[in-house]
Amino acid sequence: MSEQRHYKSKSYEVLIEPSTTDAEKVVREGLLRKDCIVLVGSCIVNYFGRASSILPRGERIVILKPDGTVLVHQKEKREPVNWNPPGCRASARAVDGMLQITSVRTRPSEVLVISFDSLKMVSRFSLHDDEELYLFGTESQMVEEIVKNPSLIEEGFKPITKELRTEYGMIDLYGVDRQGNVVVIEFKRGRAGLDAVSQLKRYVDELKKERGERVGGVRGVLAAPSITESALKLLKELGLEYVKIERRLPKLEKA
Amino acid sequence: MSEQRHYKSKSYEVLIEPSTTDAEKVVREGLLRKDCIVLVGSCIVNYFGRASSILPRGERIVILKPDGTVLVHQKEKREPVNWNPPGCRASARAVDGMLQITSVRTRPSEVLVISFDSLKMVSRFSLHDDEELYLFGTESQMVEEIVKNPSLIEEGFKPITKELRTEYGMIDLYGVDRQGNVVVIEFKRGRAGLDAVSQLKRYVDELKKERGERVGGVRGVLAAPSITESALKLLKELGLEYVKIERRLPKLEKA
DNA sequence: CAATAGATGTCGTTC
DNA sequence: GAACGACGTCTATTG
Repeated sequence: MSEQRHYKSKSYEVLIEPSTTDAEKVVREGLLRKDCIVLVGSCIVNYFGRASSILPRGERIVILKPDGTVLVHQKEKREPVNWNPPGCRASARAVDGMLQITSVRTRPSEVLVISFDSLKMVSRFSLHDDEELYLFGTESQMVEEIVKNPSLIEEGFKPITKELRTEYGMIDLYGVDRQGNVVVIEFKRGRAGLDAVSQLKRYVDELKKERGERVGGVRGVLAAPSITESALKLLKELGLEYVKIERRLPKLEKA
Repeated sequence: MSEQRHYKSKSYEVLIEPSTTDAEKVVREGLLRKDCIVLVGSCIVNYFGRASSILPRGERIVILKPDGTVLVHQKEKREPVNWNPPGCRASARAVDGMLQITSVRTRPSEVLVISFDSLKMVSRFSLHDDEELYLFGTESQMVEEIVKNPSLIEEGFKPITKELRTEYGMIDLYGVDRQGNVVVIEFKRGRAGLDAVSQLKRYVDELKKERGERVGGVRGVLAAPSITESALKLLKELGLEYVKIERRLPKLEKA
């Protein structure tokens, strides 16, 4: 239990229940230094841009990142209630006893204004972090697996092109079957739904149109670990096929 | 500049550069009290579930929310590099001089482990916030506008059903035109792309199939503020129509 | 609980 | 910068 409400070191600064003007100083310092800034307090939030919103007064956590990102988090949900993405410009000013943080985006034009009437904490941190996430189990890795082991689709399938661009979209994997038919494969890393079927249909139709009446047909294959009932029904009505592909994850290495 | 590194009040607690065991205490206290917990420090993060990932050592901001949400934020990007959604169960333990936070999800089974080797700050806050976001400019509001003012689609259009469920998906707005044709409208709040066209095509095909060879045809209309070139081309090839609908936002009230 | 589709989606990639 | 599609998407809604 302490009266001390100000902690400062070379790489960070923390203020407990700061005055508006002290808070303004720390936020501005953090913006200048390209720190990550964390605020906790009572605020209202207004947004105007692609849509518009009003968030009445309540206590939230606000994060400002050096890349221009702004996040306003309520006490629930994974998603920020309001935000601005990387590339925005933030500024802070003390006005009418409030700390007002404004973030501006250009193209599309958007403005986010956070007005704090009271703050429990204001802090800034110089974070160093050169590491990136290593992620396993993505769709593109599924495609790789099939290219290495095409018989998982069917005996005799020969992959030709990954990420084939057509006029109406990108085909995940394009190849031929034993009979010389063209095979279009759409992958889904999770359960495939109606949208996946529509997507596949679009590619198959496009390829049929492009190829015209050549020797051999065009088959459409949806490759996924599972598929919804109605998606499977639609798929069959459209003359398309489903191939069950189990997703395999590598063991997590001890780090 | 102070030696004191601990601040505690009724509704929150902040520790600066705490020991692992002190940090553990505060995090556990915060979990018990259903506080929002904010940690800043050096950590590695492992995730295993629908996919898996490894994030090597670096300094990040971690938030634990009382609904079970966990967020790990790097110094860039709007998205957390790792996370767990609401409904998960978190725990903390000091082990080998590290503070390890584990978050577990059931269905789908997922585990997130954050291992801090050093902490700049650990804090917990009891946030009260009963307010919800008021959002304007959503797709469903676009539909409302058209229901009130159907001539924005075309003279004589009569809306019948919003959110009509068919076997193969939900139609945004279903109605009839002056000639008695069925009209299926798909709305997009932003620029419409190929996916929107495929979606509309699916609904139109379904309705045609359901209706069989009745009097009057089925028209498909894509209503959006803009449309990509290839989407428009595909739309026309499929015999569908585009109607430009300007999105209108209410003026932001001063709050 | 599963399924469906929207989102101020965000993000990466390619043209 | 536009377009296209994935995402550990998340989230709301409805059967």
